[in-house]
Amino acid sequence: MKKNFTDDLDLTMIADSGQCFRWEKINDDPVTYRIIAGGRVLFISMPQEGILDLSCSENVFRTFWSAYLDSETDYAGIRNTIDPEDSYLHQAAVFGRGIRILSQDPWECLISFIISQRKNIPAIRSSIEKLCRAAGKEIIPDPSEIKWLKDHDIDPSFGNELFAFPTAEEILILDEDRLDSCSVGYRAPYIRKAAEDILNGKTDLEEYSALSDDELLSRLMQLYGVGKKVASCVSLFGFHRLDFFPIDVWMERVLKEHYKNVFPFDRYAPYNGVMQQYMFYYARMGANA
DNA sequence: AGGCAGGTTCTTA
DNA sequence: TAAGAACCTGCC
Repeated sequence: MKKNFTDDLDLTMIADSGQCFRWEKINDDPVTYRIIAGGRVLFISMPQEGILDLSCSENVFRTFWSAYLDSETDYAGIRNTIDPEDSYLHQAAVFGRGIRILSQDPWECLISFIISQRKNIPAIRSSIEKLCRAAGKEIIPDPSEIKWLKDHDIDPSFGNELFAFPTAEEILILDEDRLDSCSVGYRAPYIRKAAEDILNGKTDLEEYSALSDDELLSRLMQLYGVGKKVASCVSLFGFHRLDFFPIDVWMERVLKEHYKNVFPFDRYAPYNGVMQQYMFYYARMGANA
């Protein structure tokens, strides 16, 4: 199906923004991605400005992908609140126009960002992919999705061997060496413990949706192997709390060099997380990186 | 070839 | 409460 989409949305920027690890570029012109999320696959491109071309039906878009892509949030409106005197943020937002904050699954985010610690992006992606192959259920695309690939002159084998992100139970039944073979290293006990907590009911992520931002952060930080940075990422990307502002080494440098370590959080509430994404992307991908 | 990567825990004062 | 070491592994 095709869909008008006139608010900010740049697939490449989102894929490179570091919030998601299972977007795979499968074509260059037009840029096309394969997204695996929520036990489903989606093929998506933007053949011209303002038009999305999606492999799913209208109904599936409405019931799942629309929320995943955060379709209802007005990013242009959020950008317009940026202080024009703040030249760094202003430039970052001009550069990063097109970024949206996906609404991802909390459990997948939790494990993904636990894995992310002290890893670079390619290593994170590879590790998550191995985990999905080892423990996740296979996803069989609908024939209409394979047809979409063929109609777009894309190799239909991009629809083969797709695996959903594993559930807590699926991770827990893995042998120890099977989990080790996913290159998770010293994080294996963190992952296993998180899965145990979910399974025995000690942690109920669905329940966390009802918590305030502060309470959510502190509950997530109680998990073994989850510190403030990972908990902030899970809150922002997995619980779609757009005010969270994860601070990693990149953001630490940005804050120090451009804000004397004082960012106007009050001004940008409740969208500090969106500002963080612009600055993070600009710091990493922009000219002055 | 070997340092380093989107951190967190553990140990030590 | 704070600073420093240790931690798996693969990428550049």
